Amino acid sequence: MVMYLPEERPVLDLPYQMNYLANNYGYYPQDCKEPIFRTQHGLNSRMNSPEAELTSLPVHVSLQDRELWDKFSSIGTEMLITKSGRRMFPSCKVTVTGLNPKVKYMVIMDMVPFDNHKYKWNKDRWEVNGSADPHLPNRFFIHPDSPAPGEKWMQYPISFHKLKLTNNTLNSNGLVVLHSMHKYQPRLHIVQSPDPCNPHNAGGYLRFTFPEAAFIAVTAYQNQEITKLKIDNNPFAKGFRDNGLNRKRFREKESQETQDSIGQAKNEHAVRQPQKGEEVDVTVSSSVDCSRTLNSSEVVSSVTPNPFISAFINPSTAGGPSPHQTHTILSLNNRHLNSPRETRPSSLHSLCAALPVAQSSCIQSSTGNTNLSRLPSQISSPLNPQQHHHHSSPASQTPDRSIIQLQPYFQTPPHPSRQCPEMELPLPLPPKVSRMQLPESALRNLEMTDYVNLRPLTDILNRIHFRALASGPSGKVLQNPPQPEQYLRGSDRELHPQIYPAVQEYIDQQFTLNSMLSSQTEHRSQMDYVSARPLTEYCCEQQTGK
DNA sequence: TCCTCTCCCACTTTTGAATAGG
DNA sequence: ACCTATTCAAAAGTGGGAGAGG
Repeated sequence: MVMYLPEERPVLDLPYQMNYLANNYGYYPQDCKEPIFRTQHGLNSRMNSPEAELTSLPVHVSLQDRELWDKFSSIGTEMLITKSGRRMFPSCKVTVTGLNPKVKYMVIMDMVPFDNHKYKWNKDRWEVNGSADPHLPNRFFIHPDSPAPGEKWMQYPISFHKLKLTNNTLNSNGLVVLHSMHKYQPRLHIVQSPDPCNPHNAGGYLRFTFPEAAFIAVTAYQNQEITKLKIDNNPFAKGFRDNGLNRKRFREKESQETQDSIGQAKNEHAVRQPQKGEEVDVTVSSSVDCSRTLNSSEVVSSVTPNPFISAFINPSTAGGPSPHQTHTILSLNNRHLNSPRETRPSSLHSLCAALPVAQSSCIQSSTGNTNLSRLPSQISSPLNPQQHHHHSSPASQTPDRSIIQLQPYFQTPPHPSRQCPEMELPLPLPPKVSRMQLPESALRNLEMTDYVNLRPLTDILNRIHFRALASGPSGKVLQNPPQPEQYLRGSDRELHPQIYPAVQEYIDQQFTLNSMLSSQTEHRSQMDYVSARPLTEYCCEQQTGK
């Protein structure tokens, strides 16, 4: 289990966590956590600001299934990408602690380049094969339960098993687009809603990279050991176990080869002795050579400021060394690698200011009131990820969107080992997210970030709402739910003015929410939401004085 | 020729509708 | 009429392999 701590946190402040981790296979790549703060002026500052509640919390993130990840990473993790999208295996599953139980957060994941190289598989290992292709604009996978109170995120491990990877840049189905033969690492974003009752508390957001979950995107598996590991651990691939002996095609082929070999043996009048390598191929175990697994002492820690964070905070300095440059823990082959090409500030910076305001209480809670008591019970990490209960449905207990701001605390239910949320709770009905709460500068940044294959932010926001609509009021999937692309496609909106029912419906439901915002923000957001104009257009009008 | 990618196949798991029984 | 358990078919997810294309 790996836990990530804020890099600002002095080491002396860690005894509790260190004691906890001492028994739990942890280390502290402290610079993996990158707190981002917002100020009232929309600028970012990276300091221990009292306004930044999220970043002042002792937020810990732990990657689950660490043993499995270690097995894969020791060989060189590969993730299949297909045109229609392929799930990750192992999937990213994290436990989060230290959030404010009352405050709503969004949890988002994306993939960032691990380095600026392209790779090729040469016989039995990966080799650098030139420079990487230009990084595709980030596609964020917003966890379906977003936004949800902190206590819900902390209640169960947060699973991103539904995240799909693709190499199809034209897809608009919420897939994460990657380049084949490029190396990526998952990055988690925890975005806090601003507090409507305390305009000085602009919230903030944290992001965590998982270098031990780095992988090379491939369209076909290159390393047979990876294939073997996947087959042995992924239930969906059970049909390929026992060397695929139970597969029809294999049986046919095996039968043919057997006959051929019999004939050949008869011809040669000799029995061929199996060679070393061939024997391994037949009897290869799922266990891997863990001697290459790096231990905590190999985690490179640097005291130099992370330029990437600075670039994030100050877009003008975008570009520069990679965030993981200071905490590279992957194979030695990668040690020399550097600098993912992230030439633009992450649009999550924008999104952090874009959250719907959905605090459960206007009373500022104590940041020390974090739910850490559950930690020991979540330490175990079964090898088979399918045995995990996926984090699900925290928002399902949210009584009603329209009273999100008023919902009280509720008690933490029994531990997931005794209660499977996915089986016992209905699917969540995430509150709809509108662009109305978003500062236009943030939105502009976010939309501009997707400069290659522009995907308006409204697509993302309405996708969340679409999920709710598709689920129907009772959580059941509707027969012909509207496609998310139907909403708020800026260029299509005049051609299809009828495609905004979700938006229109949401206006009324969000009235209470909006009333809690400043009048200026309220006016702008409702105007923008009603007209469903691309924010860039709106901003242009603002600048021209319309 | 080699490398990468796409498509289809057979297989397993998951999901949800239909049905039966209390 | 309602609830629960069971059954079953469809959908989704998996790697392998053949073949296309650069």
